[in-house]
Amino acid sequence: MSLPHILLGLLCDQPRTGYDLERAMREELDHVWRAEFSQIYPALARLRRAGQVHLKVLGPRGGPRRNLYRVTAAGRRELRSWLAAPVQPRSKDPLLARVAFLDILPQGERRAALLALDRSLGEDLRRLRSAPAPAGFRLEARRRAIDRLEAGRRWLQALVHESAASPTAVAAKKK
Amino acid sequence: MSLPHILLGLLCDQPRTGYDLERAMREELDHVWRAEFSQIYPALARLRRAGQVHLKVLGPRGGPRRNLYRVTAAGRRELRSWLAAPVQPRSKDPLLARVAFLDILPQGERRAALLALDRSLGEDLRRLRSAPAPAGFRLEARRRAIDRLEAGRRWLQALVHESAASPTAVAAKKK
DNA sequence: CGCGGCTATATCTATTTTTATATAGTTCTC
DNA sequence: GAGAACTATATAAAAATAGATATAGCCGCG
Repeated sequence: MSLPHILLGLLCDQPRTGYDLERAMREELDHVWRAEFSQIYPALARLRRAGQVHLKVLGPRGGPRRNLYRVTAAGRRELRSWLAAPVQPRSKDPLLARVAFLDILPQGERRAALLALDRSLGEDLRRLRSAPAPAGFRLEARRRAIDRLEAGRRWLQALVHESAASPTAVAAKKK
Repeated sequence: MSLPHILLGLLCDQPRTGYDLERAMREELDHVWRAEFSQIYPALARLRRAGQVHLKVLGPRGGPRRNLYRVTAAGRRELRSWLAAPVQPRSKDPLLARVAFLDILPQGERRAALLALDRSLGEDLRRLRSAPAPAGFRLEARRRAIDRLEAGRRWLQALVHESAASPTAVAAKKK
């Protein structure tokens, strides 16, 4: 329910094409919001019908024709009201989901599973860190995404140590 | 793509009905994975067709008839292979998305927006903390969800202080 | 005795998201 | 000059998710 607002937000920077928007999301908003072209183009068409963006068709310059979108005043209003709206807690987390069911593995396999999860977080972190840094609050959001991944790794590593210390430690401790 | 695995995981504890599964998710897996009945019942039917759960229809006892599901050996195998599979990084975060576009608000309104976000995280946290504590790795997952929310609040509060200290501090600092 | 709340299953619709595919010109590289 | 990569838009099909509604018996409360 947020993609249109993300697009409006990016268009507040400057007018862009659908293609530009995809790249901006990928480069500046990794871990904040990502979408495929197949979602972006229809979303832009809907925003246009809602009068929140304005379309200008540019003649083909270096390739096919381009559709350039810019935010309208109505679009800015919509974006502001979204910023003030409450966030619904996100209720799905693939990492926590994996860990939550590790009890069903025999103790010997848990360590390997935790390490595999840690590795994939590590790769993710490397990708995020190597991306070009945006500015303003977008930079703050990226920092927070990185911090969260690092905290996730620390957590996984603590679980590895606990399950190594005593096979049933995790199940036993009730702290 | 994980709901069937969550259901298999819960059914490894004990056989349950669709209704029980919804409650178990709500009570034990809040912030890990949640789903509506409209998703759970069809998912159970698919798992059954795939031979990963076995259905036993119980006669009506205290209400309508109940469909009790139990995991099969094939279901356990499927769950184990899912536990070993890599997690794809989640690319959508409503909180980070809100914050990422705070730049478009005038400085005077940013503080209020940040505080509103903080409040909704606070409510969320209270709900999570008051829930009954599960055991084993499920407890670890719940702890991590709580830690993450607390870290989110600390982050928001830091942003509040920064933007109070100097209106353009956030945009200016390049640390 | 009626009312609300709980247990329980199920469907319908709509929206969101993902994955795959098609087209086509341009620019860069070997 | 061939092929790869980039710019650019778009649709089809499938899957996942959300939200609402329907049914119906049971239980406890006042």
